[in-house]
Amino acid sequence: MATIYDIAKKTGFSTTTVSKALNNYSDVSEKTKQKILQAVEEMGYLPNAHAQSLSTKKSWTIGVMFSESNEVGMKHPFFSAIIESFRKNAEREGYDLIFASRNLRNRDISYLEHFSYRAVDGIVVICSDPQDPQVQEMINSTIPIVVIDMNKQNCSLVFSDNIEGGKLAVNYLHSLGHTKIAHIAGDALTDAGAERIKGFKKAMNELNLPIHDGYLINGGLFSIGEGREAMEKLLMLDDVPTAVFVAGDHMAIGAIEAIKEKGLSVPEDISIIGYDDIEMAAYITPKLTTIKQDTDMIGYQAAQLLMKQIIQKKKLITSKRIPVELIIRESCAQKK
Amino acid sequence: MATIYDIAKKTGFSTTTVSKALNNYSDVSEKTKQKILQAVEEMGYLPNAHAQSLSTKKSWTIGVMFSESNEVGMKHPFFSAIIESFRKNAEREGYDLIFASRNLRNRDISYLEHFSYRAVDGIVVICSDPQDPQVQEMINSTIPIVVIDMNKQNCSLVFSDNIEGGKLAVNYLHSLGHTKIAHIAGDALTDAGAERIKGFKKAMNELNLPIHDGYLINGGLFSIGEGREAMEKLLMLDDVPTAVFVAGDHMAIGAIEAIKEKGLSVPEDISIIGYDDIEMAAYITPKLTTIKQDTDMIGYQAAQLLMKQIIQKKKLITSKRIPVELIIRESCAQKK
DNA sequence: TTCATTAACGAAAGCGCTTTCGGTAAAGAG
DNA sequence: CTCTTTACCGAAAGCGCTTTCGTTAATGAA
Repeated sequence: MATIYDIAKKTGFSTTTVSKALNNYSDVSEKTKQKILQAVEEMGYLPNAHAQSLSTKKSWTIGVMFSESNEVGMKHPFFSAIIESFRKNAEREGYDLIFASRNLRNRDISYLEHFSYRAVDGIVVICSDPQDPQVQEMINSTIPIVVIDMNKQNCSLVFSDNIEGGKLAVNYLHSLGHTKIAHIAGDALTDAGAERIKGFKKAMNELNLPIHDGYLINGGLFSIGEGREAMEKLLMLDDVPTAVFVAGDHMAIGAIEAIKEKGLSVPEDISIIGYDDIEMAAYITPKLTTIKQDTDMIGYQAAQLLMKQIIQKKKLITSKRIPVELIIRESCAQKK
Repeated sequence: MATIYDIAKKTGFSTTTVSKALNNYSDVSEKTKQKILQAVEEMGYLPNAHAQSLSTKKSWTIGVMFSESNEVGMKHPFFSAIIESFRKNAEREGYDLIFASRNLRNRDISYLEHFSYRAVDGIVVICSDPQDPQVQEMINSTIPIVVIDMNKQNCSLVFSDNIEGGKLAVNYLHSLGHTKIAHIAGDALTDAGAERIKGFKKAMNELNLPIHDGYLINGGLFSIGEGREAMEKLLMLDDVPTAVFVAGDHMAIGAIEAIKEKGLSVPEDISIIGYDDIEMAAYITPKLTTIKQDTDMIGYQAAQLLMKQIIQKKKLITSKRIPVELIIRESCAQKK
């Protein structure tokens, strides 16, 4: 690979001047700049990112940390949609994403250490566990960071309006005539889970609807299996709900399965409304009515927030609450 | 951040010795090594990846290039599953993944240029278009590379056994009594599409089954919409097939939708078998019978192949054909 | 004509690490 | 007791780039 020295030799200028020409310094004449640029072209010169970073202390990289809690990594459709949006926006500004492994040549180190080692300019984390010590360590570090899907950390945050989402779901169900509404919740240890519960309770309260015993049930970490189990418990109740708000689409799919296995049908016997609007939601039977999270916007805002911190060279404590939207499909029906 | 100089100063040794101690050189006594390691611990020293790479010419990073053809990027469930598996395996050896943006500080450059700039140790590409000039450029470069989902390039390749997959599908359909079997194909410009067509034809031939006019139809680039359109054409035929092998799960979902809209049902009227086994396949109605691609194995083999090249410091021309598997669910039925 | 600006360029140090090559002291061989 | 090994350590150069600060020449002002 050609270096800046080669360009210098070829053009007769110093490396200083070459560097300046490439970085648009004002103290290099237009004429020499053109000569240098031409040499660059001819020799196919490209700067070396490592050398550049070493000397400027800026790497033009952003570290991304995925929650590994359920071992899905970037297979998770909701998370990967956000990251994809984030990537597009960061890319526009010239940043590359780096997915760090935890193991630095077989010495197990923390994510923060790894990101420090790589000298990333910023970090984006998508992790549902607000207590995760790894996440806390990063939040407390000096590296700019934005965390997605949590809502009370001492750092920049981007999250959906989960309370509103919960209310939206309940109100919609109520508008269809339902009063016996249950909630298969996401684990309350996750912020998203807790907020949706809050929205559920609030809406029920405002509508003067009682929450029957057993109608608020923990569905764990949003998996299909857990959704199914929760629904099975609901079905064993003496007084089965006529509608259930499920805190995640995967769980909703599990719930629907449980209902079908019981010989009942959705939405005729029980209405189901999910949360997220993953791709699959539009294609299962019945097509899932759900609360759509705006992954494009979440990724966009996260990128903006992170880059703002990088530019200002200081951590900002900002929160962005992203609106959600009710998507009506076929899994909810008028109460009979 | 503490540097190697700080450690040197603190321990009284030279930076040379510190570096050697950290890299397990044999010419440093156990005693001084311990002292140095202790200082490292106390000061929380971490090496600087950029300085390291600059000096060793090895960055411990792997560049990943995603096909952008249909603008889904890492949202694509099949691709992201492969990358997730790849990541896990590369991580074990200490490599980080970097998703490069095409724009180097707003100067549009090629992927190859970008990866050269980042000095990645290797490249993995998942791209369905074998003609893509960007991909060709990378294949012809000196950087180790492995491409997934193509099968005749001058480089290391990992791909599913698509011919066998096609045969598997047809044979299964035939075993259910079907003879009027159609194929909604992936674009023949993609290797995967072409091979599945080959498998389809071969199997039909071996079974002495004729391929009726219009029974081999191009479904384009594997999207739901294209699958639907293709199926609609099939349904307009005078002699509608009783079973169709669809070259991708997304297309299969579209096909099923088209059939339902026509007032027919799957599998009672028409049997559908897909390809990929994406997560959704198990949850749509009817649950999709499909040919499963082993994404874990593909990712694993790709990682192995790439790291082998990196270690041997030379490009290898190897092909790994990964077996596929028939997953029987509910979208195919005995011919009536 | 002289002095102060301004424009254009380069020397050199620095970023943090690795690696070659020598050097010294201790140990072993004869 | 001398000579060769061996063990251990360090000086210094190099990786490719940026940036400060100085220098020189050309320009404008007076």
